[in-house]
Amino acid sequence: LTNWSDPLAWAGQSPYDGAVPAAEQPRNARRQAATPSRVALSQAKPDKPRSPARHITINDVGAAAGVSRQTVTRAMNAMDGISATTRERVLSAAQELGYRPSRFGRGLVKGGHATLGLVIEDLANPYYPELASAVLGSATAAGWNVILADDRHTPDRHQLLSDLALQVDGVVGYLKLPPAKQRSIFRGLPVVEIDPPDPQPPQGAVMLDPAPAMVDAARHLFERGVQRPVMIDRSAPGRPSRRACAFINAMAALGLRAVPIHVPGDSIDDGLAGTRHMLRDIPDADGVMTFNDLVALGAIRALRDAGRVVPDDVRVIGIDGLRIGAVVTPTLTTLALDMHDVGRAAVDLVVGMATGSLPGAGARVQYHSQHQFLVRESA
Amino acid sequence: LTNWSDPLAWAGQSPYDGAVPAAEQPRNARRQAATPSRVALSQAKPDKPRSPARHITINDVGAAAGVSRQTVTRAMNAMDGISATTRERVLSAAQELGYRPSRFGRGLVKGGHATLGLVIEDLANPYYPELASAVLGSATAAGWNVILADDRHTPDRHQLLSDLALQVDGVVGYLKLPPAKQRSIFRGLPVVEIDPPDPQPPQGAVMLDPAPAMVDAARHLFERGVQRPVMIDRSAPGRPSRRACAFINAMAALGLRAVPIHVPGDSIDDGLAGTRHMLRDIPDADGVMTFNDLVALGAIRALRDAGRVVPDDVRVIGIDGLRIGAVVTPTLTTLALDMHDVGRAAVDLVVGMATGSLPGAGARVQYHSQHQFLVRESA
DNA sequence: CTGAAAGCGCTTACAG
DNA sequence: CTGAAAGCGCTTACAG
Repeated sequence: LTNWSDPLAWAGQSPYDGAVPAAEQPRNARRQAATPSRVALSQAKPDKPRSPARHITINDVGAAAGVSRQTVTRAMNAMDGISATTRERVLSAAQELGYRPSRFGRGLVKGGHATLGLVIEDLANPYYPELASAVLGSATAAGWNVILADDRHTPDRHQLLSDLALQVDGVVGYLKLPPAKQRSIFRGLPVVEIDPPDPQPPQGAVMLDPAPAMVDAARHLFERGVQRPVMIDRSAPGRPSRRACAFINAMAALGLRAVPIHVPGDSIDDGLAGTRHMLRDIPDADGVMTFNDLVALGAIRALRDAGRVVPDDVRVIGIDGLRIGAVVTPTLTTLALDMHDVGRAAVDLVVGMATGSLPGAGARVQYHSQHQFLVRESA
Repeated sequence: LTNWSDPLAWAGQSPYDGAVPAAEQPRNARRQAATPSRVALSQAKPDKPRSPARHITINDVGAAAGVSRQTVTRAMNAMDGISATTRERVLSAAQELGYRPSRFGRGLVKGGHATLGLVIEDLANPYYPELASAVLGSATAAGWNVILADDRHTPDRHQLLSDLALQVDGVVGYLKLPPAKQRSIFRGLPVVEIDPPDPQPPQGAVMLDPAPAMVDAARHLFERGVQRPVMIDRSAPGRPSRRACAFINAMAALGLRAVPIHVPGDSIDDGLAGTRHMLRDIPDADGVMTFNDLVALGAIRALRDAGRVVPDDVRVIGIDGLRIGAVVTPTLTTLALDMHDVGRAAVDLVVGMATGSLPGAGARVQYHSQHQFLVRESA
């Protein structure tokens, strides 16, 4: 924290102390006919309190400008029925005092934008920005704001979600909560899970089903002569993921036994590590299905490091259809999700639940989105 | 919009009609002592109005449960001083009616989380998720929510930003507004621009300066024998970008003349197109600086398509330090931004302006962040 | 053109 | 354990 170019820049640490900086003075500053001298100095600030510590209200501005608060409203919102002179006077008083209307006061009477909470795991995983982009597009079109909650940045997931529940009119995303807990945290809120772990999600859900595309992928590998298929799977050792099951089943239908290799995560590094295992344990593997595109990227790199040529020696297939797959070398064959379909469905569902055109908070409405097998260079 | 698995699923189009679905009934439903039969049927909904069209308030719940609204508050917020029986009764009445507390009413008295508006260009461009991730991390740590505004999804940027201004306590990001317009839209709000086009931004700013790292990059190219350096620059033909100027100057200091090639955008495709131009016009080019990492990725592909080997025949350098650069082949040499530094600085600045520990909305506080030259395989 | 009144939905003291 | 009163900051009619 060096190089601030403004001589007035603060000295030392960050200006907040971890406490929530109240958007507005919480209370106990009961209306007191504009005596702006009562300033909370909890933050010991010696010189020039240019920005007010006490929250400035419409009444303060009115008092300073010598008008009623109704007139302040007129000036601030560029309504008519106010003389140009008065407007000027009010506006400059507002500027002077650093007045900013409370979104709560305003929202209470005007009814603000509906707001969607989007819960994701980690914006640094390219899957989530693509999803977020799609959700954002649909939400914006519907006139909803989106608050993003990235749970990688919180020590306390439960707290994050409880807080979020208070700020929004609906929730979408990767919740990963036991059904009972989900209900209690989001009591009454419309909730739509995306790709829920539970086949019977407690509320709304967008279900992702790779099985049909998996059949196409299996046939593709089979027709190109793959004999030793492997699945690099993010899962617990004894419990293959749904994706792995779909692959194993699809290969079995063609008379081939696919071997699962378990990795703990779904990053490039997991793909790297899992593939190294594979090269050691199943050196003649010639077709690799992976848990997702990132794992596939790691697999491709590990194979190259080992001197194997993709796809000639080993064919590699990812899942998700991330854009990055079209950029790498070789380009990635994948089971592609239609992110826009997913995002639109999720938003349609919450909006429907919130507006009452769909069953509502308690119901189990679902949308099913399927992957599409997309052949590129890696397989 | 097919495959909804719930038999109750709505028929036909999306449930909203483009109008803003009011988070709460706007008004004119003046308190009327709980006559819940008055339902707005604007959305012709024949059966089972499970979700209410009229907004249910704390008074409705109180009336239904036969208690005062204070008691409803106690039950909903798990406060004590209420008998278990009453709590149960209230909770189930709330459930029955589909009651959800108004965040405006609550916020007005409790003072909700401060909220940051983050304005970016396009979440589908990997630069922005990385930035957003950093901003989100710092904002979350400071107890601020983040509303994401992706201006790619709006027909009307001006409208988007005006709306945003009403919802948040501070704004950060890529505004790209003339100073006067910026001031008028965000009247009084703390604003921090990131990498502002104007060297004299009207309010707070995080300035990004590639020049020092550019000197390192230039020397690197020079020492490896580059004779014909080229800059693929996103800019208007006559007006090279700041980045291009920095590169051209740095090469000039070493006695070499770098030739700029202008492309209209900063995507992979722009890199592709610009590099094809280069191969035609300057076939002996042997060092390419690009406007950003995406352009560099396009350049590498175009060079490979033309049979040139990177870095042996042509060295390629990007700007930004995106994660994707570590994944592609060859890995990308780049001028890397410290995204966390940028995100933290931006958040510190707005938070400081909002809490008064920094000068405030009108001031021109700035933080300077520098790129770091990062050598990988492509150069 | 301007202001007094009423109300948005909620919570916080304060009485009982 | 429960309720009547007051207030959060704003806007919308309604008078003048």
